Amino acid sequence: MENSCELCIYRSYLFDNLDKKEFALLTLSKKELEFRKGSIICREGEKIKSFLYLKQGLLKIYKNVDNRREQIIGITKPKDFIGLLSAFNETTHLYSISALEDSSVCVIDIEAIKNLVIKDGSFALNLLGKMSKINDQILGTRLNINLKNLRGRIAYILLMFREIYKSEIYDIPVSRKEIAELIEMRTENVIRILSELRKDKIIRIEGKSIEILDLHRLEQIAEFG
Amino acid sequence: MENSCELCIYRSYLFDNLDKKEFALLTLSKKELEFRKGSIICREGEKIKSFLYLKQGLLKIYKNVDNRREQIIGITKPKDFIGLLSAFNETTHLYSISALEDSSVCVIDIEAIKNLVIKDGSFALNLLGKMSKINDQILGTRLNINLKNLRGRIAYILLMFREIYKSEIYDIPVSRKEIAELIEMRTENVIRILSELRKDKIIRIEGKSIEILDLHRLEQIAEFG
DNA sequence: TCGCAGATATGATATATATCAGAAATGTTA
DNA sequence: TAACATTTCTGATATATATCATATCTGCGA
Repeated sequence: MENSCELCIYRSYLFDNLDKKEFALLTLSKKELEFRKGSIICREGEKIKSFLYLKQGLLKIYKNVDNRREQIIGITKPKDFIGLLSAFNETTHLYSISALEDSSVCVIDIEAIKNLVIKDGSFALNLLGKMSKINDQILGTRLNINLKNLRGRIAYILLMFREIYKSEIYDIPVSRKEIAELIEMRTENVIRILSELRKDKIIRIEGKSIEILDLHRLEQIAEFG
Repeated sequence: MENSCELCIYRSYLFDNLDKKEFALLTLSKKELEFRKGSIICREGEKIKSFLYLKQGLLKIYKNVDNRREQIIGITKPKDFIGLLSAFNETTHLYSISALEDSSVCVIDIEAIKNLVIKDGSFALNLLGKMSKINDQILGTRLNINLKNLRGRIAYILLMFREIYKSEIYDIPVSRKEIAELIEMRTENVIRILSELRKDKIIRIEGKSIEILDLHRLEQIAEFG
């Protein structure tokens, strides 16, 4: 089967130890969907029917706080599971998810995953670990960001995208407004501080294009503000 | 066996569906420890050897940010599992835990729990749900607190303890400094705002003793600042 | 019981960040 | 292409919160 999860090169190590029969079940229970940049994958409050896995692209997880503003909880990178796995707790999505870049998402029937958990103990244990990790990461990031001043937060975000794109030069996939929503500050201040960093020759910016010129100093700022 | 988990009235529903053999294993693998107010249950960085369950009392989960300051991540209520269950991800504790009140903690060998996960699929599924819930709660609380102004945060905390003690009158189990560390503000401002709320006749305070006089207004403040 | 460290308390001031205002650049739709 | 909305940008100002200083109170060990 050309669409087999067993042969998928984007597969998470979570699925590494499944047997033939389990892979067959997984392959049957999944669909692969493409989402264009900007499109919405799911909305807060909607029923959870599937377990989502990001193959390629970049997503944002967010919550609407009022009509004009969103609170971005986190960014999902390829090979991550999506939705904080509240799948096993709540019956409705706690957060909305949308695509920051054209993305390819594996949509696996939630019942199939629950089945795997029940039948395959080591899969369950792996899943617990993976879930722990994602949650710890998101919480850790939030706590971290709140300890920093605005300069530190901007530096942190620039470094985060460096990690994602594995490069000092990249097109930032979010607007200044979205950066603000991600690190709890105001759009004007995001812009202002980016300009300051430019003037200080720490970064080069041209619209969405970012180049980190002085990595060391940026890391200092991320750490100490 | 008098110490049996099967007969424990403080037991979490997580363990409800275990069979006789599983209960026997659980009972054998657990110790029940008492911690005096102020004593430390575990320290950030220590090896995780057990799965902790709070029977009675109140704990705080925290991180040291610098020599003088702690960042309190959350408060654990009875019948909660402790340590954000990073047990399944990290091998060392991500956070420290100490007792805010005299507390009784069940310490279960982590390998016994892993064994249950592997052998008993429905236990695994339950655990995933429980874990999801705790993580969602903690993250939700953090996000929520950051949206509020200082007045709103104080109101929120006062209402949180009302929930815990199920009463409008209670002795607050944390110092003003700890309140500050829990809701990301400064000790002086905690004290100042408590005084303001007292002057406004919304609460009565006398040292650690708190009485909520105007619940409605306090709820308004918690919501809108 | 004294003396001391930490907690509580309050006022004055400093500072970081938000808010407001307006302009230029960019993208989008008719 | 024009018209409009949105994003980016910069400066001025307001405001919330942190910081500093100082005093009183409280609990605790010697």
